[in-house]
Amino acid sequence: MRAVTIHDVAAEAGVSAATASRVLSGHPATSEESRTRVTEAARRLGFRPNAQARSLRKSHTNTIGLLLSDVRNPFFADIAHNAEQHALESGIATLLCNANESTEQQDLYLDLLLSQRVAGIIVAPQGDGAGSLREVLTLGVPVVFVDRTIDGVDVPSVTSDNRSGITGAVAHLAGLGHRRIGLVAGPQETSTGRERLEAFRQAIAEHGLDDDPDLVHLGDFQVTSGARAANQLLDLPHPPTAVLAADSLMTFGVLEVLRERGIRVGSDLSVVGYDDVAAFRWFSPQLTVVAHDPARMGALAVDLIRDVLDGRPARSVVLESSLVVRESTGPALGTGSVPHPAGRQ
Amino acid sequence: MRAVTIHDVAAEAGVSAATASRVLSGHPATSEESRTRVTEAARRLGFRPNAQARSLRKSHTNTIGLLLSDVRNPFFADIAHNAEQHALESGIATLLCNANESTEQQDLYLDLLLSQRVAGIIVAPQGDGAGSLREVLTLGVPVVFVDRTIDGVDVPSVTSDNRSGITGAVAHLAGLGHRRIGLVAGPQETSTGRERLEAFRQAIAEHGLDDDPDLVHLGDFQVTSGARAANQLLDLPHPPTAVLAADSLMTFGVLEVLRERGIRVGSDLSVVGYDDVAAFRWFSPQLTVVAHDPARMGALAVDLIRDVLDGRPARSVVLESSLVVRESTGPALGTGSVPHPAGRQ
DNA sequence: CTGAAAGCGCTTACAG
DNA sequence: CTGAAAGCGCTTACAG
Repeated sequence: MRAVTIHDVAAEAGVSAATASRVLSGHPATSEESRTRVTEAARRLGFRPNAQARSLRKSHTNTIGLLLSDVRNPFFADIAHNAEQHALESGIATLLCNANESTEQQDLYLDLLLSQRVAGIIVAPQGDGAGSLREVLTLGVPVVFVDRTIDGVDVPSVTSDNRSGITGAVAHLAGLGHRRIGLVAGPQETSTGRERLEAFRQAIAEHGLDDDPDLVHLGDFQVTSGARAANQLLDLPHPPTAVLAADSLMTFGVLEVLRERGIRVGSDLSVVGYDDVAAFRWFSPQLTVVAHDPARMGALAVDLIRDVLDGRPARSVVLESSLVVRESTGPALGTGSVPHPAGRQ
Repeated sequence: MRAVTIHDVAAEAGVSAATASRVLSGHPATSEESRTRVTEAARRLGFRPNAQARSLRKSHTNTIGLLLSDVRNPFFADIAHNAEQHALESGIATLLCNANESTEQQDLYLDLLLSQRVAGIIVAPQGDGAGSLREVLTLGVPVVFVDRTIDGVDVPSVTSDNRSGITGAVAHLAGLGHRRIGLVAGPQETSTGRERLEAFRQAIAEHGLDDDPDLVHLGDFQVTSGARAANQLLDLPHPPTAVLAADSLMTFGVLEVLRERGIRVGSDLSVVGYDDVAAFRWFSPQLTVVAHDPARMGALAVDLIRDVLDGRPARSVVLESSLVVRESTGPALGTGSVPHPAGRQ
């Protein structure tokens, strides 16, 4: 059962372990003869280098950690898939960890990745940069943020513009005559949650729409919080005519409640989702959403961490987000189809 | 930048590395005095044991590999999430890898996991058991199959019954008067693909329904193959009145095509999906599906690999699958609502 | 081009 | 209870 080591290969090939190592790792100082003998021996024996021993000696690994908030969130699943495939093309293995939208679990996995001595960590961070994240940074382990950032923590990041999509969505709804727009906001421990809420408030002010605190509900980027928020919004004495949710899972929660209550999306209530998850296009009516590009994000995050690892300058990138108008938004109820009506609903 | 080692901790605490190691790993043979001094020193220095060195010495790691077919498939995302959380509770870290429904990529990651010297591997396998998988097995690395199996390869597995759900679905459709049922089958390189197709054929025969080879299309468990199959089925001179797909992604592909063609699900064409993915419940009409339990599968697979690792007997388990009737299945077009009509459509 | 030797950071018999 | 020493499987200056 004992695994075959480089000594076994060396013995089989009739050379020293040093020579075997050189051949196997492509070091130029090897003879034709050694090369063929060692390669052959390794093949015959089914030699599989011990990555642990190798990285212990070389004091760096070829593995990166990818710490995401929720693997079941299709948005992050897309990031995971593309980051992994992209890393693989550069011969980098990816250790995928799931923080489950919990700062504690994020710390736990950060510790784990540190113990595994990964070469670098791509993380969709949470919290204020205290805890294990601070440690990681002071240890000098390369870190790249993806999707989210932390104020005051200066690491390269690939994010998307959280403003333009929301701004576009509010303008679109205002143009349809909506004056009371409900927001299911994300958790304020995340930069995306904060920025989207901020953009929303600003847009509401700009368009002179109802700035009612009851119209904003803080969720946690998970389905149930979206459902809860939808129920509260709909139970308001003066409910909104349109609802915007700050991520795909909360959008699903909203849609679930609307179905339960028999409220028709698009006609009874306008809905704008977030993240252009495939399922939203298969919905009827097809959802109007704020779209950005998780696939590209994942690949760029890997590029960024490679830049850092290879000592190249790493420049943060902000991807665009934009409104994709489909069928789930329509004229505000009671206002006809005339945009900007004088009266209120 | 150099990481702090156990020698640093030992020096700081004024003991030997051996004692420091014993304290840190909870060995009983330590004095009260050493314990407090070492623990304190480790805390002060922010000591983080090098997992590589540890596992090199102990020749086993506390990490398992989880090799799934497609992380973007919500079914597998559920397995991944639950397996990981469950493993974590036992202090086991999970290396999640994505085979991307490709046997080559499966081999690549198997090699990688072997190099990482994971304690064991949970895999949703593909292919015939040749290639790296055979090597893994002959090396004696503990393996557990999840969701799928390979004929003739005897490892513990947690799967679900691929028969009962399909059988129930065909019976249900036959009861609604359908005689021509289309199947978007899974790839025949997978046990699930084979078993579901087999169950379908048998059920068709039992109910005496149209056994037309044109009604069966082989897909690859991905969205586009579902769409392609749907188009071909609908373009048949004598198209089916109901369609059954063998996984969630292909079901999505089918639904996409129906929407494009303006075919109403449930009334124009009955659809039975596979995997009770949340999105199917948010659909309108809500989808009738064959449901099984990925969350439980993930957790059980971890239990199984722990059994193997701890030397306990590991017993394979087969979970149930069952038909959940919702709104996407209705009477066959042209047959009225009378079940088992004499005439054909 | 090649080999002997040291060392990466741990753990664990072996003595005491 | 404690320490010195060996060793896990590699890689890499250092000589030759």
